[in-house]
Parts: sequence; C-alpha cells; structure tokens
Amino acid sequence: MKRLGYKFFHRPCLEVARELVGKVLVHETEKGILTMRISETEAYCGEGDTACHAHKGRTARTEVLYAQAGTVYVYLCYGIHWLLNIVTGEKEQPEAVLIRACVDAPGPGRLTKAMGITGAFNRENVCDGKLWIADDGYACNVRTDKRVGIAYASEEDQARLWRFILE
DNA sequence: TGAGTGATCGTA
DNA sequence: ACGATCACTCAC
Repeated sequence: MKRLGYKFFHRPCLEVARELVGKVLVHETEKGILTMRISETEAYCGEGDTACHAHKGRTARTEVLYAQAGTVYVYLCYGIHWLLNIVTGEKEQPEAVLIRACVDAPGPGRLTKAMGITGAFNRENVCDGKLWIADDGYACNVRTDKRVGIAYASEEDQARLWRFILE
C-alpha cells in the first residue's frame, strides 16, 4: 500500500475530504499494524467557516490547525472521545478534515478507540509518522450530506454539504 | 431523550 | 479562578 504524502494533503480541504473516503487509515503499533477503511469525513474550512474550531482565530488548541498539511489534530470531545483530524491546504490557513467514521467503526469517537488513537498523536504528521493514510487503489462512489453536531455554527454553514460518505 | 466527562476559553 | 460550552456515545 502506498502512503499518501504532502502533495495529497496540500490541497483545498473539500477536495481532500472527498478523496479520503475509501482510503485506508494505518496505525503501526508495537503489537502490529491496525488498518481501517475510511467511510466518512467532514471538511472544516478556515476562519471563515463558523463550524471550524479556528473560526475565532488562534488559541493554544487551534494553533495546530495553522501548521503544514498532513499535520494531525486530535482533541478530546465531551471529556471522553478523541477526535481525529488531518490538516490540509496552505500553511497558516486553518483547514482540516475530520475522519468521522471507518467501515465497521461508525462514529468519530469509536474509530479512534478502535485504532488506538489518542491526544498523543496531536501535532504528529501523517507523512512521516506511525499513523498514516494509504491508497490501496480502492474505488468507490461518494455522496455528500450536511455536517453533524455543529448547531453553534451559522445557518449558512450548517447547510453546507461538507460531509462525505462512502456509498 | 438525557447523563456523563474534562479540556478549553471567555470573563473576572 | 469560575462557569458555560462542546465536531460524542451509550443506556434507558
């Protein structure tokens, strides 16, 4: 399997989010290699997107979103669940793709649990770390829908079809 | 449908 | 320092 590199992630987050569906999430652990096919993603597109964590600018937490493409952003949600994102686009531009589900692991909190992903991966990079994305040539259809759990965002941003789902 | 859970950030 | 908020999940 081929590891996706900087070039793949150094593009607009909507493109990356769509193309990540069907790719394979890989975690090389001490006990072996865990792999799961990504079945759902969401795009969070910069300070202008009121659903994006960085829409109010830089903070200690959102600083990682301004890093170069391929950087991993993992944060704790509701005090329980680790959520996995990958930074995309230009450096200093806070865009990222949330990995929302894998085949056999529906839900962003469940897939990180299944893959053994925690906050320890925050600020790592999928281009050179133990956590990476592989392209195994799998082809599929992708449909879109509204993003989930962003009631705090503007109505306009809530309506955007920035969620990508494996058919 | 609602409780649990704790980091984060704005307000002092 | 305090309190509201939260890109979720599971049990009822």
